[in-house]
Amino acid sequence: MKHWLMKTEPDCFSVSDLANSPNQTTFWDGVRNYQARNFMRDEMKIGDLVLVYHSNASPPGVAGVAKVVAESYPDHTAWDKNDKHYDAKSTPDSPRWFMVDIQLERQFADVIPLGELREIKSLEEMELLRKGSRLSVQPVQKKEFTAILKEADRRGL
DNA sequence: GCCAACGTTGGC
DNA sequence: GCCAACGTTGGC
Repeated sequence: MKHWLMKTEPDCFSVSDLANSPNQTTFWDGVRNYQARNFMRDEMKIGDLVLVYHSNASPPGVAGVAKVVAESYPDHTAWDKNDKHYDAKSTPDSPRWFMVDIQLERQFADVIPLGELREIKSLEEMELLRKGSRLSVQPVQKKEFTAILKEADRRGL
């Protein structure tokens, strides 16, 4: 089983929105970056665990945990001219963008702020914390995932 | 709102 | 294939 982190802007879609979704499940549409797409399309498997990260928030941080419940399939929002992430180069015959379904596992009572993550020694090499890191779907080491859950428990979240 | 870092586009 | 210009991300 692999571990991942996926970013979302809570003004657009937050962990609370996931909690209020039918079956607490959603399709992760709108990813328009090839590296992030490849992780979803090629490597994310049912049962993988996902840290849900709130970006462009105050504070930014990890807001909960979800699990993959459907492996990748074409992101149909790319075909919708009215969608913010419309891409004329993606078609039903030749889809360019893919998504997975995730289901909420655990919503933290508060986000674990980015600044606190930076204080945790075992997260020193985490992709999220690298300068200039923008990848919206990224692999997480098991030890990093464990350390973050441990921090959530320590905080009683 | 600012701006550094990054990814993509497109002319050559 | 190079690289300048541009658009986006995301912390602050």
